[in-house]
Order: sequence, then structure tokens, then C-alpha cells
Amino acid sequence: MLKNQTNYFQQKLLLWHKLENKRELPWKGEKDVYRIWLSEIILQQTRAAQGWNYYERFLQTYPTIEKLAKAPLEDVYKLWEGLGYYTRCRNLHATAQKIVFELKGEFPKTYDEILKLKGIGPYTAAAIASFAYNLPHAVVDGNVFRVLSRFFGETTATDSSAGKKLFEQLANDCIDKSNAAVYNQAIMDFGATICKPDNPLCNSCALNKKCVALKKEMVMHLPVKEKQLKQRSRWFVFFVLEYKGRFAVQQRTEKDVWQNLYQFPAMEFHIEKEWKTFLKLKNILQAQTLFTSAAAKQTAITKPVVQKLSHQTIHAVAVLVKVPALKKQMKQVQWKTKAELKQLPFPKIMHQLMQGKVMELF
DNA sequence: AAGACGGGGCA
DNA sequence: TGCCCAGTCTT
Repeated sequence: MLKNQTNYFQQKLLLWHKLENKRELPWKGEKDVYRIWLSEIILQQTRAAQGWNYYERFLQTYPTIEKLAKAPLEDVYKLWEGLGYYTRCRNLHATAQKIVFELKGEFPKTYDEILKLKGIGPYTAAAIASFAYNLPHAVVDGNVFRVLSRFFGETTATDSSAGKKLFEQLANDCIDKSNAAVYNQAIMDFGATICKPDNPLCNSCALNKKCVALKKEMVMHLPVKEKQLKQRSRWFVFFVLEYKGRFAVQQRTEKDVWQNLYQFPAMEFHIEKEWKTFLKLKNILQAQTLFTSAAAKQTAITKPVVQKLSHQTIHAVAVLVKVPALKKQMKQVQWKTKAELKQLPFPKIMHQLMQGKVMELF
């Protein structure tokens, strides 16, 4: 019964891929495991269109895994800047070093060994194993959850542990074991271009005759997710302190968003009202006395900037202060020239702030 | 099992 | 706005 359905699915999918798939991506058909690995890390939770440029720039800068392993971590972060989920970057570098310095430059060649590497989970291990070595491991990503849940009418939540197990099993039931690379490519392309989250192309879908969700009019209700992520708001004031042509920056070390990236010294508020109150002129001027022993030569404040992250809404302004004399040595602060600042990775919102309109206070 | 982790695109 | 995206790691 189900066997029938999985066979139909596999054959129609492969036929669609052969005849109709037009998706062109720079890593398609790639057999170099370094490039496959790099592209998969970049593409985790990231749209192909967004990751494309990063992938090309990484390959230009680090054409081999040796180059990546030998590069300073700071440089790798700078190249990753703006892509998000920065732990991926740290793990990318760490894994490159492990492979080059401990594994003699040889990328592991089995699913289980690949899975042990930092930054590589079940999805990425299956992707590398199949694309590079044609090993029969089915990828299970957001596309696969969606395609399988719809075609088989499977309502188990994809973000439950039962769901993960079930869909991994289902995916491995469907895969063409002798042709894993092509099959995995096909199902993800299909999910991205036909069985899309919104406005799926059911009318022209090559699998629509046996799609359970379509028959039951459940397409837009699948896949099922049971968890909803919490949103919280945070309010920041960043102080851009300029002293003798240098600027104070600090690295974010705490376990928080933007770990290991740089920022201007910050104050955080958890209540919007307190943030707004602080932004009144006299409070800002008073806060400056934390850093400077004499009246600032010039003070300006940027317009507020809002950035929506998937789990936080960040509100921020920057206060620009020309400091005539330092009050005391601030801890954990480095003074950098403009040229040096350009070498450091900053969160997106720091760039937004510096590009935004500035209102002079003096 | 539940949360945390970025940023962008789309309706 | 809310949801999703070639997910993984920590607690």
C-alpha cells in the first residue's frame, strides 16, 4: 500500500527532475566535498538567493579548505558578516582546522564520521554523504518536511521528536538508494519551486494525481508545527565614542545574540518607556559623563532603528560623541581607527545605525 | 523537549 | 505582521 505510494513518489519526482527542473545554482552537481560542505553550512536556514554571494566570496577568498583553516578566525567572521547565525561561522572554521590539522586534510567519508563534525547535523551529514559520495542517506530539511507531509498527508508535527523520526524514516523509504545525490537534489528543488510554502503549483504539479493533501484539501495546512517561537523586545543605546581619531568598540562575548561580533559600548533597556526616557537630551548628556571628563565637543543621535530577528525585535539608537578627554580607561574596550573598524565584523543593526540619519544635538 | 540563534523575502 | 528558509547546539 504505502510501498506503492513511495514508489510512485520516487519515480514521479525523478522524472520531474529530469524533464522539468530548471533550477540553476552554483553548487549544483558539485563533487568537491569542500565546496559541498561550505555551501551546505551557508545554506542552513538561509535562502539560496541570500547565500549565493557569500558562497562565491568564500571560494574566492578561501579556494581550499587549507586556506580556510589557516585564516584568522576574525577574517572569516568578517566574510560571514551579515549572514546571521554566527555560530555557523565559528564551527566552519573549527571544522576546517580539524580536517586540515588532525585528519591530514581528508574529509571524512562516512555518514557517521561526517555527523561528528562541528556544525554538521543530520541534514548536512546526509547532504554531504549523498552529494559527495552518493551514499544512500536521505536529506530531511524544511523542503522535505513540506513535500512529504503534503504528498503522504502526514499530520504529525515536524518539530516534534516523533515527527523527526517519522519523516526521516519516510524520506529514507522514498530515496533512490542507487541514485541518492540526484534524488536528494530533486526533492529539495521540487519543494523550493513547486511544493512551495505559499502558492504551491498544485495544478501543474507532476505528482498531483496521488497527492493526499491535495485530495483532502489540506495543502495549506501542512506541514503541521506545534511549537511557536517566542518574541521578545529589547531596547539599546550604543555610544559611538570618538577620541583622537579612534572609536571605542567591544566584542560581544556573552551567550547572546551576535556572539563574538563587535559593537559600540551599549546600554540595554528591557522596558520601552525607560529607553525613551533615557533618550531625552539631558539624560544623554549626563550619561556621557561616564566616559568623558569634559563637556563633549559634539554630540549627535541617530534616528531609532528597528530590526526584526526571528526571536527578538531590537530597537536601537546610536549616540555619537566626540570625547575631548577620557575619564578613565574603560574595561573591555578597544580603540580602533576607521580603517581598523572596517576589518571587524558587526551586527547588521550597527551598520543600519551608522547609515541612518543623524540629528545633531549641538 | 524546549529555546536560542540572524537576516531577508513574501503575502 | 507572521511565517519560512538546503538546521544545529545547548540546557
